Amino acid sequence: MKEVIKNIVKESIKKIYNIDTNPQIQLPKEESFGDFASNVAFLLSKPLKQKPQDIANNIADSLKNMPYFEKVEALNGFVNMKLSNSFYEKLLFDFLENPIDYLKDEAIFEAFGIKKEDKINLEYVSANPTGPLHLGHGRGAVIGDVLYRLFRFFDIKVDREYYINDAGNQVNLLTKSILHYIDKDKYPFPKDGYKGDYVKDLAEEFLKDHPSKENINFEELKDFAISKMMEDIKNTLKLLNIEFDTYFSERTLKDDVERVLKLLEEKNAIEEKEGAIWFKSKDEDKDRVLRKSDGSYTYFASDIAYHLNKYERGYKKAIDLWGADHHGYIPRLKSALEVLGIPSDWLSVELFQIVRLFKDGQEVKMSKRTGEMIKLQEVIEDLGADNLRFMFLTKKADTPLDIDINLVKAQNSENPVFYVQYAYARTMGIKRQLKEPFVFGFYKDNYTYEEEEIDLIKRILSSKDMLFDGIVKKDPSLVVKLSLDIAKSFHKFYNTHKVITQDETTTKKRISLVYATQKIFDIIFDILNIKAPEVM
RNA sequence: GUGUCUGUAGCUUAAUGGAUAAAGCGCAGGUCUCCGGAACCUGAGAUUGCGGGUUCGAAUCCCGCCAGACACGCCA
Repeated sequence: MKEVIKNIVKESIKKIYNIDTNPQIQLPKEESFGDFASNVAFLLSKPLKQKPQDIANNIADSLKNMPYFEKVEALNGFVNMKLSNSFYEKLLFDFLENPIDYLKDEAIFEAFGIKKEDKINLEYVSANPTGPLHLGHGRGAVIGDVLYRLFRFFDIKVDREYYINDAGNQVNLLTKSILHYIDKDKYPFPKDGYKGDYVKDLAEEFLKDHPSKENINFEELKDFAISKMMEDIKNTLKLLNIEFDTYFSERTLKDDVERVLKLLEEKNAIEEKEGAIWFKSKDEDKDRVLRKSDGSYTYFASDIAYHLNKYERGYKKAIDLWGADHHGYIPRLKSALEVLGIPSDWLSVELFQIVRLFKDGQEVKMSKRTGEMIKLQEVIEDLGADNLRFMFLTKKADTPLDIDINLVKAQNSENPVFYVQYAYARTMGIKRQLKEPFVFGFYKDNYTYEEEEIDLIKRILSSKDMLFDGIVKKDPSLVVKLSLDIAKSFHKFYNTHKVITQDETTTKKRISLVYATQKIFDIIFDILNIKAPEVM
């Protein structure tokens, strides 16, 4: 949409001044300024040595007579454009002829800095297999999943990956904790060990197949625990309709880790001291340990190896989704990757902030059932997958999120999920009401539109820019915002105008609008991966 | 202490360096002889933490201060 306007303005400037520009098109703050505005006159002011207002006047004059615009005016140096209803109508029917084609945009590849054949790696969740998923993991999982669906919608090739930390200290610690519950006398509970009922459950389950408490094979127990935990994690993710293309095991990196150390050594980026091997960072004031004095590798070392591995698998870009508490770790990793010759914009790390749960104004921290940390699975069971998915995306990832249980269960417009789904249910209601000769679809014609109708059309058409932005900014919350915007416009339209009237032309016009609303919702719900309810 | 980030209506949040800072909740007042009122409309409410600077223009960029979160481990 913006792109269309941009090219029109660009052409016009070329005609007047014979120069190439890249005019910015923005949505004006105030409605009376029109539908689109450009500040291009300010930018041309210096090179042309003319007042912004004069330039804006010239541009406005040349745009005025075009059929796209109802009104073009130069105000305070801005060029304000109001599109004609007929132009909006044309775009609306373009959309209706083929919604998906209308929304897709080849320009996304360039905007995102890739070519069409390039593949992206999207890594998220990657929770340690040392316990069940909790609420925070859910947020990362849903953000990742919707991001994936957005990419896919625009035909960007992307693989979803889950990195399993099955090699380090933590899984050993889990195994030792289980051992303790197998034989309390023989194995003391380890320092910083894992508590919680699931550890005891793992011990009991292991004993089913291994009745003897003697001669327990540590590695066997560890494998057992990891596979059980991953099974549990996958089941929970499944409840949110989330799956992965690849589960990547840290253990398979052993050779890569050693290779990384050699490569870093060649670049003179490591140093041995106090029996350990350190990475000499240029970007940080502190050196970081890669290999501990006991000979084992740190998480940092395998993480470098893991990302090198991804890079060598041919991905043009890698996106990682991390909890915001890891933000200090980013410069370290990027710095090491740069030493290995991987450009710093290859990897982008998106952070998401913590999630808290509230009920009756009080934060809920512990599960009533078990007295432990609330498991993601419990929250899904309580609130429903669709509600939770939607709620996770009501704010930008980088903003802390509070979820109010009472709100999510409320059946009114304060509940954003309800508000949007109710709008959809209303479109279905209209569909059910239609009688001969009307059918639910669209009727192409030249109509005159009233304020609420044209507003709804604008909202629907704005989806193109909004989804585009969602990818460029890697911000899936824009999809939820879009759904709320459209729902609002639709409710207002619905409240002001009857769809089924005595007048045939008016009825056909409004059926077309309701139909368009439903079509865009179908697409949005599909990207969000939530159900579109026919009745509520 | 050092680093990163954040500070916007009473609350929760928006705002590619652009015009009179925008929504939702809350508050006050309204709207169907209604295709789903489970909805809609109107209004009041802001010195964008404080002080400087950069420029045609700053919530946004730079500097200083104040407040908060997070990170600073041979954990992951």
